[in-house]
Amino acid sequence: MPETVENGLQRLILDTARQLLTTTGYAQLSMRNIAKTIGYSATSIYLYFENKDELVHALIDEGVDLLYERLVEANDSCAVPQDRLLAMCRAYVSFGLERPEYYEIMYVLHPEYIKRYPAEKYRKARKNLELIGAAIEGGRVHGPSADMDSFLAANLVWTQLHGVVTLLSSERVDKRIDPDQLIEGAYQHILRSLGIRDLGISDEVVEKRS
Amino acid sequence: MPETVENGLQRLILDTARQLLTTTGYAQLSMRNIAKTIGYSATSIYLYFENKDELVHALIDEGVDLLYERLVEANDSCAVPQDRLLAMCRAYVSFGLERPEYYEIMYVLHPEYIKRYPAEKYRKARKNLELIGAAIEGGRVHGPSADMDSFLAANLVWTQLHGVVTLLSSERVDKRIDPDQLIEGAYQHILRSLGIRDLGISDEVVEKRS
DNA sequence: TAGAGTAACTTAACAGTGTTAACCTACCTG
DNA sequence: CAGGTAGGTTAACACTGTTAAGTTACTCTA
Repeated sequence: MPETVENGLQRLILDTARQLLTTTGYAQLSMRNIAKTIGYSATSIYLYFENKDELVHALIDEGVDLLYERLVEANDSCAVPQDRLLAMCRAYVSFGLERPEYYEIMYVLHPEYIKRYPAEKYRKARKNLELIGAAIEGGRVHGPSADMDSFLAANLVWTQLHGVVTLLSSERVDKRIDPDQLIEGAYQHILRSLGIRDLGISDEVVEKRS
Repeated sequence: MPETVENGLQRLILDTARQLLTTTGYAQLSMRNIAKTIGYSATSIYLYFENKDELVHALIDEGVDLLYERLVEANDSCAVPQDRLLAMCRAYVSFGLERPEYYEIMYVLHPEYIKRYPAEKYRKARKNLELIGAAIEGGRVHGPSADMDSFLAANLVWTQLHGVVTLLSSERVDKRIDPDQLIEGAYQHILRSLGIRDLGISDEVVEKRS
């Protein structure tokens, strides 16, 4: 039984896994399901991936790249440095809500269910945060957190966005709350706290009073 | 086979489930494990709980109550209204990090793995957010978001805290980031954005510039 | 050309999961 | 004493990830 493309059952497995993940979700992503859809036995997957974790890690890798692309695109679409952070926040939330299956395996799945993402791959994931950190650094004008190091600030932004994405896509947010309002509120929250100029609304100045 | 306490294998099951959850985590919380530790057959659990989801919902209920207690305690421990929000934020994060198993079943578990928390029980969970909303309402002094309705603001605070808790306890935050710094940063983030006076640090005034 | 080796894949099986159907047994009641 | 029922049980189904062993079929070598 040859494969669809030149030399690559591994590729076929990964493609099928991705397709299964994005269409039916992680809960339905089983070794036997993958095998069934490509007409192989479940154990044949183990010839190309050590275990399910490694297979999922490959998908996480893809997700990290996908997110990275979106963040770079958002970054490049802004001429003014001050707009970059907001654009990247939008890109992050869009990714999280539009690709919930990717987001789940990347940032939601409990370490008990899936082994830690390997350290060397972890670096690439960190690049995403550093991109945000750079946008903060570049857009910083004034504000009370001007002294805070930008990597910490990036993580702070990340936690806020992550909270919005996860609570919204798990449908835990009250139905009376308008998702868009919550999302936009989070952006304002972030920009204001970091002392980056607000959009549309008039600029604000934060002064210290003895 | 009588039970340990008056009339209540149901109680015994729930007690065992809680003990198993808090000691070994949700991943090890199986019907057969529960049954084994109390010396009953796994199917006997179904005489008292319709399915595993219902059993877990009962545990979620407990978790919601536990969190509520902590929030009320935090609220009551503050004489000054302006301190309440911070105290409640601390209480929320403490709960999330100290009782990760409870937090997981309450706010992390994907809806695909566990059926939606029933609507009537959901109300109690909302009380927790309303408590935060009240603290915002009460502590509000000035600030750009003074017009924002407090329930939305509470949800915004929630997303921030939730992000901090989940990313920290899933160990996804870079090791170079000090957890306490991240947490405290989130608090400042929140207070500043809501225009509630900052702790320790001198008060801030937000003015509009034409 | 025969034989050995190996690459690629399969079947069978293990230990675990939630859940259902059928059964069994002891007690209480008419 | 007969019957119903409360409170359990065992067996089984359809899954899960994973391992060990077996089966091809092709290739390389003596």
